[in-house]
Amino acid sequence: MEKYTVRNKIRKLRFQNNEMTQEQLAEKAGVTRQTIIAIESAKYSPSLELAFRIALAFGVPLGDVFSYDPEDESNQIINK
Amino acid sequence: MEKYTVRNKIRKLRFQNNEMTQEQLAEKAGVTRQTIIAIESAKYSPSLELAFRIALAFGVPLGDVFSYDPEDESNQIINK
DNA sequence: CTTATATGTAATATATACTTGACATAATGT
DNA sequence: ACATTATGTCAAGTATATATTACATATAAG
Repeated sequence: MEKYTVRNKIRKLRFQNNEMTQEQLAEKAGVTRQTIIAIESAKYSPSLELAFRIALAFGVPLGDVFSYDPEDESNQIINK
Repeated sequence: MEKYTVRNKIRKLRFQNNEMTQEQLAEKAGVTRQTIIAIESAKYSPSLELAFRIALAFGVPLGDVFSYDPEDESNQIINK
């Protein structure tokens, strides 16, 4: 029954790679800056195609940008 | 200027893995059979989230199911 | 010949991704 | 004080993914 969520490292990658700006990434990925903002802040998750293009823009495989993880991150220590 | 396209190996994987039927895969991925048909026959490419769930259903990483390739496959031998 | 199962197609409807445009703010530089 | 650059937000519209329903076909089994 586990619930999963899509996570991304766009922000990290933007700063590692040439201090890439949102607008530059948007242009490289062929998409609007609004779209980058929305994805970066996880307002929604991109289409598979766009996910591939973003990974391409950074020159890394898709798995280095996006992951599909269980929605935990809270209850590790708290369990009694 | 290269044009890319999303390709998938769903059909192959369905037959390798337990002769999985479209409906079974749909159920595992939490989606309609129609959606599986459309993606399998590349009528459209899935959302990133669904792509992850399909890969999970097969127990393989996303890259084993979907790829982002140049739209060639035609002009290799024909170039004079 | 019928029944069941797997696959395909098509129409309409809903949800979500993506665009466009406008405006706000903080930081930096002149 | 003004201009520029990067980031963020909000609203309305367009495009595409996904759901729903219904029907068609092929195959294998009885």
